Amino acid sequence: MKKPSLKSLSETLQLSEGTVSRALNNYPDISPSTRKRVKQAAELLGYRPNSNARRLATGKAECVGYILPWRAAHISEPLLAELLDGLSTALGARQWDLLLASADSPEEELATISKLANSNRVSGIVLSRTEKNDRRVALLKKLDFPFVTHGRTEDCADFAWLDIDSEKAFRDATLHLASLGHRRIAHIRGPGDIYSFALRQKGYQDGLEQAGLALDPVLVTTSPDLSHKGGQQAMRLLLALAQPPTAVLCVSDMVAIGALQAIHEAGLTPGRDISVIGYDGLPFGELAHPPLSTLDQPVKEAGQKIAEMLLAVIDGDDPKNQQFLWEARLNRRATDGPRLPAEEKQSLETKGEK
Amino acid sequence: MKKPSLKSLSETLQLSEGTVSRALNNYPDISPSTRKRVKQAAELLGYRPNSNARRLATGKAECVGYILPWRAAHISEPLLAELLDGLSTALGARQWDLLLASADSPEEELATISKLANSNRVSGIVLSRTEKNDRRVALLKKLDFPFVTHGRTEDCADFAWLDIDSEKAFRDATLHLASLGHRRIAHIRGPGDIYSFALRQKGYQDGLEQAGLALDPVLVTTSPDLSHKGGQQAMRLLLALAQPPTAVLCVSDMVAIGALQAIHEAGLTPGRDISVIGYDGLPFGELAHPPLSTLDQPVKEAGQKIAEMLLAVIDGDDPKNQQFLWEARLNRRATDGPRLPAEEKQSLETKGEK
DNA sequence: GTTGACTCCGAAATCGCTTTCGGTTTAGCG
DNA sequence: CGCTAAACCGAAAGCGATTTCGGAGTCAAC
Repeated sequence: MKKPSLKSLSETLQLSEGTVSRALNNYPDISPSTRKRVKQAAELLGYRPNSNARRLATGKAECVGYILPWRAAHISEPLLAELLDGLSTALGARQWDLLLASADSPEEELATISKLANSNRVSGIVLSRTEKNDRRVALLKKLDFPFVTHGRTEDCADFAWLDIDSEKAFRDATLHLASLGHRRIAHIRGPGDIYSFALRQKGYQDGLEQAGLALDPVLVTTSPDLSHKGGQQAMRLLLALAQPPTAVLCVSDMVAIGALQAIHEAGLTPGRDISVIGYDGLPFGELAHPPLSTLDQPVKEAGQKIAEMLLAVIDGDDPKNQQFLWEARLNRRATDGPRLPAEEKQSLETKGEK
Repeated sequence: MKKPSLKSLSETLQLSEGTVSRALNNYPDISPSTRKRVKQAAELLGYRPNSNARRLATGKAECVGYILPWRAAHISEPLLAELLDGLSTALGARQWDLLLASADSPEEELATISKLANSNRVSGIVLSRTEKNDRRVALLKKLDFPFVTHGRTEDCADFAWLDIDSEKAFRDATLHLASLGHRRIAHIRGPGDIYSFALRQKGYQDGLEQAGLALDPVLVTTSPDLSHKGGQQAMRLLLALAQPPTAVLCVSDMVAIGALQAIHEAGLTPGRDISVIGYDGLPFGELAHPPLSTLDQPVKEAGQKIAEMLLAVIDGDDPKNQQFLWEARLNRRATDGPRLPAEEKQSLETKGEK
């Protein structure tokens, strides 16, 4: 028993291929009785249409591509899995496929995109980690190919995107820390041109301003990467300052966890001597010592939403209708606390030194 | 300027479609000069063959599918990303695609597999988290469809797989702990039918035997899932024993990190009062307190290897030739240490209580 | 000047499915 | 009972590539 084809199926049914095809695809001009008969036979024989033939005939790929962030599999691991999960389930509900593509360099990434877009393998593309001025976005716009980005770019008025309002999140977090009495609030920002990192910094700066605090440039440092090592390194720098901060806002949870390490090294206690807030809402931040306060975001839901948005765009909806800014939620665990009054700190320090 | 097709390309070149196709695919019966001419024109016009037409004509999908472990995106996140990265890069080197498929239940997973296999969308499938007696494997064998599993099954003589020898890893780890003087070594095993979990337990038991230690059944407990919560819960049980263990081998790093939590709760210090060893080699185990000793495994490399194996099988190689057992490496960080002599422990305890 | 062996390319079939178009049947209705 | 419209299905033309087969040329050798 070989793989049944439309032809063999139609022969056993004594119907033409066209009729069988239309029956299976619920065309209205097929009588309910034959439709039922056809479907039963198909089920029985385990008939599956050859996707390639179908795609060729319809011109639709019923598949979207996700470009793996370049070299970022390592740094954004947990989020990646959740996002893929979301994308995949939302797509699966419509019987669509998810294609993964990776590239070894930004140039190759562009090549991959144009290859995907021109080869009819996918009918849409999802991008992550958008930069302020993203060449991939420019390319896709030029190609006039359906796409949705997870994250905005500076000029994002005319394409579809879903983003978390990290600017607001960081502004609010800054205000939160200020309301806890902190006056020297630092920021460890992320590396490179990722637009979201710039927005987080802006949120931080605006927050300071709203709180009536002056921005001290030495309190803003950049982690060389998104690993905990990077955060540790950056935090050490901040701690070595003449007037170290009493609170620090980190670009990501990983970086924040590295910062916690550095704080421990210095013999200080996070959440008491220095408040730390991360970003991402990684579950295992809960396992840090003490459990890391962070800004939660619903990544799996974002994945689902993005898939739905992309499907809408592919179906012809105006991308301008598909722009969503979601909010992050402050998840206070244990690393954010009131500023320690100076005298108490003094006494603690002496105690620590004895 | 529309998407160039073979037809338009052949027209501008004043050649037949067949000739152009053969030129692009390096057939020997095309003169070098015209081949060059054709390739240049194709490059110039940015011609990309329509994958669906090509796949239909050749009968090859040039694409492999990865079945997302059911509901496991949450529990094996970091590993997933690395594995996908490995798969994707190895596949990309051959210009193949990677398709992601997910399912909401084991039944649906089987349906997904047979759909994928029969629809010509992929020419091979990769499976993870194999069970002792895996229905998915049985299905794929019945369908006679190329596949490779990441992990073995009980009866795995006649298909392709790559696995880490977790049995040996746990045996060695047990012996290692025994050589550090531990005599009450516990094991927190993983839930369900995952074959590897059983092998880990077997390795543990064999290790005990080789070390001349008796197996105490109360020292083997099962974590309800692979989260840190599960590990914490399991560890609490072990600590509540009349004679608690002085060392514990955990099925995974996540579980181990939960165990560390429980140990801290009990006022004990991991690595001194109780040794803990995890499994997976997650980078962030380094961030635990103290840094978690674990059994490293090269997941990205495994992904690449699996892709290559699958390609070989698809190319007709005998799956029996594609069976590889890799080793895990003990990564001693800080949670494994010599057993504390009883008297010293006593004194520590009293000190802790004062 | 044939013959024969090579080169190199064109013609046409094929892959398996979708979809338009038109032709029978059947049913509805007066 | 006949006529028109609707209901239902068959035939055939694609979709855009690949691949087999055979036929023109070209050139050397006899």
